[in-house]
Amino acid sequence: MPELPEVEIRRQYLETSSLYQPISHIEVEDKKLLTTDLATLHQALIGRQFTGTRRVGKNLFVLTDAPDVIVHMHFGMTGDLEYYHASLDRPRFARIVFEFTSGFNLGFLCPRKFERVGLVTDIDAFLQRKKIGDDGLDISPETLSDRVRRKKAFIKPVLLDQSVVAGLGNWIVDEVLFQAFIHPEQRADTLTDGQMSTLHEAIRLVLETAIRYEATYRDFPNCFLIHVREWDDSPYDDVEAHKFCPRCKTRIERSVVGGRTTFFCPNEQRV
DNA sequence: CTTTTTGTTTATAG
DNA sequence: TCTATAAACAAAAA
Repeated sequence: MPELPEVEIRRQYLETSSLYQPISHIEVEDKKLLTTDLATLHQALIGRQFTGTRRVGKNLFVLTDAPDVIVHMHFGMTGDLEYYHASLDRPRFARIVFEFTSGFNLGFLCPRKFERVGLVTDIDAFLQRKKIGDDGLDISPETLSDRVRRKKAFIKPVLLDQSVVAGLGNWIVDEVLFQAFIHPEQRADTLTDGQMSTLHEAIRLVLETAIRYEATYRDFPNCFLIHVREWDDSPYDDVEAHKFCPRCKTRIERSVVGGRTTFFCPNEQRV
């Protein structure tokens, strides 16, 4: 799940639950999840407190009371956070646990082990090294246009490229292109000025809507394409009704673009 | 049992 | 250097 809005929700969650409590221990079930070796992690963090957070795209940085000790978290496809008290309440898949002297714990849930946690000393240097571009909520229309138009590939894989704009994942790109009436296989360098400006607005619309509804898909407005994905498996839901374009009622097409499952309206999104 | 998956990185070929 | 594609990573759910 974790694309930009989900990571933003997790950032807010960590910020309201886990700041200003000294860390007494860190439990690590699988060292593959760490990008920093365990001994270094312990040495840097035991006795420290989390003091703040920063998010760029899908990356969450947790600041501590030492300026050059910053925890980087990436949630992969299914990562999550859960703050809990008794160790009996330890959630399933909490493979990394930050234990606080208060007796509370912050669990980093990794059902699929695609998630990563490690130390960073300088956020900007890290972003530069990993080629993370401007955050989807911060990018200017000019920067977006420059970066997109330099590519000849299909617009969908270009928007998934974190160096072009950071934070968009598979479903958000589909939603953005649907809201902007752009076909996922239109070449990035052929977008008109009008399309670029619509695209920029659509990115803001989708990200802000997702954050407002705390990334709970079934609560999104009916005019969103997301509902065709049927992640909401409520028995009361008429699944068939979600397979049509919410605007023109054409049957939504499912294909593969850039190796990823893609949904779009063949009537309103044309190459 | 098979298929699918919201992400990223790497290899490979053109 | 750029683009396109596939594979690998690992596990759970349907």
